[in-house]
This record gives sequence, C-alpha cells and structure tokens, in this order.
Amino acid sequence: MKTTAHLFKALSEPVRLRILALLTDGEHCVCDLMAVLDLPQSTVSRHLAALRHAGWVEGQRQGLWMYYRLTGNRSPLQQQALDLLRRELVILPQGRQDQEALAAFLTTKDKTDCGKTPPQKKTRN
Amino acid sequence: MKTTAHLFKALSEPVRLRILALLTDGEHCVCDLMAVLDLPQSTVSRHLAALRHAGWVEGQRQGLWMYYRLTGNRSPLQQQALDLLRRELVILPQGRQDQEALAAFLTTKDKTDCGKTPPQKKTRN
DNA sequence: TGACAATATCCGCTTATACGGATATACAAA
DNA sequence: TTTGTATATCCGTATAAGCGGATATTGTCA
Repeated sequence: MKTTAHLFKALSEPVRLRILALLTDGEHCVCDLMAVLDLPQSTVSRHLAALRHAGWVEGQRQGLWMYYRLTGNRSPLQQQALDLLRRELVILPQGRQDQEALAAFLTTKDKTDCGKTPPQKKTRN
Repeated sequence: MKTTAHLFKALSEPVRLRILALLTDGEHCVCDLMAVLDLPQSTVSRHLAALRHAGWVEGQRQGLWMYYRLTGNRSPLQQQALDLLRRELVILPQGRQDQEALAAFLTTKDKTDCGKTPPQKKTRN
C-alpha cells in the first residue's frame, strides 16, 4: 500500500506530469526538457531523480547526455496508470503546448552542444 | 495539469488509499473507518477532508453520523483511476485485511452508538 | 434547555518536499 | 592533462503536510 502511494506521489507534481507527457513519445535528454519546461537544470534533474526513484523513468548515458525514457518493464498498475495519463495529458493545454515547444526546440537545436550556443560559434576558435 | 497533480496527490497517502478501498463497496460512517484503520478520530477526519477537497469522496449527514462514499459524478480521469485502484487494492494484503476488519466490526457494532459502548448499556439506565 | 455523541476544525509541533544557486562528477575532445 | 559541457548532488531556506490532543460544531434525545 505504501509503495502504491509512493507511485502516485511521484505523479503529484505538475512538472513531473509534464515530463512524463514529454517522454511518452520517446526518449529525451535533460537539456531538451530544460528548454521546454524553462526551468533551471537542478530543478529538472531533481524531478527526474524523483521519477526514477519511483520507477517511472530510467536514464541511459550516451556520452555527455543522459537520455531519459519511460521504464521498460512496468507493473500492471504502472502500465494502466500510464495509459490513463496518456489519454489525459493530450487533452490538457499545457501538454499540447509542451509538445509544440519540444518540436520547435528540436529543429533549432545543434546536435553537438544542446542548443545553448549558436552553431557557428562551434566552428573553430 | 495542476488539478491533475492535485488529484494524484490525494492518492499519495497510504491511509487515504485504504479509505478509498473501504469505500469501493459502499458508504461508511467515520466511526467505521476509525475502527478499521485504528487511528484517532481527528486523523481520519482530516484524511476524509483531503479526499473530499480533491473530489474523490462526498459526505452526507444522517443524524449524528456522516456517511462518506465515492463521489457520484466523476471525471473520466477519476473514473479510470478508480477502476485501476479497485483492481490494485484487492491484491494488496492491507486491502484484504481492512475488508475483513470492517466486516468483523460491522457485525458487532450497535446500530445506535457506533459500537463504542456495549449494547446492553444502552437499554435504559 | 441540558447533556451527550459524532464529527470537524484548531493548534503547536515535527517531518517531508520544493526551490535554485553552488559545487561535484562524468565524459569528450583537443 | 587541461578545458569545457551535461548532469547530479549538496546546501540553506521556505512552504507544505502529517500528527494527535484539545476544542468547536452539529445534531439527538430526554
């Protein structure tokens, strides 16, 4: 019962719901999420840690970047809850908005430096 | 998004999950819940208030007693979450245990004084 | 009306959680 | 090895919740 409560507790924060929504269509690195959520890195990382501890997401390092995605093998409860969330989150304005912001960010983002600096700055110094 | 999070927040406490589980098979008064959960009255009442504010349960006064039940008209999200919970909670040991404790309590409880005092004490003084 | 029963709310206290800047760690490339 | 980037964790602080005894409220019955 305590673990069930713990599972729901991870869903009790708007930011974490937004992150889950963004991950439903594939994996993303922390900097993608920072850009879309417009939150400081430490905050995003902390929420990801919370989701990870609760078993909702898992991360995989790929060079400098950590790619997060929904957990691979889910308990029946988790699977059902995710289905339910997916249905709910596409309805909410914030969910749609984040999706659009993510798509926009991904088109401008430089594959090598997470979009923080303009691409041309990277061509030799 | 915030309201969705709020909905889940109400489910993030073991005691509240136990209460919801107990209410899935019908309405019960606060004293029933106190007996089963073995918690002080103020604690039970506070959790019921939290569930009520989040829209999970509603109360109806009947004389001295407040009968609580699951909310009548639920949002799609709520309905789906409840279905999911029902499936989950019957699996958990605590859920079964509480069900048994409730059944046991209901058989001994005096209909007129919430089972606190022995029935014969109620036959005139 | 007065006394009592069931419930709600208040109160002081304790613990949990969120925040974001600062720092630490991990990795890549020069 | 040094430098810079991406991420995780630490830290101090602020806010939110939880707890249970005490008190207030609401209703019943004599």
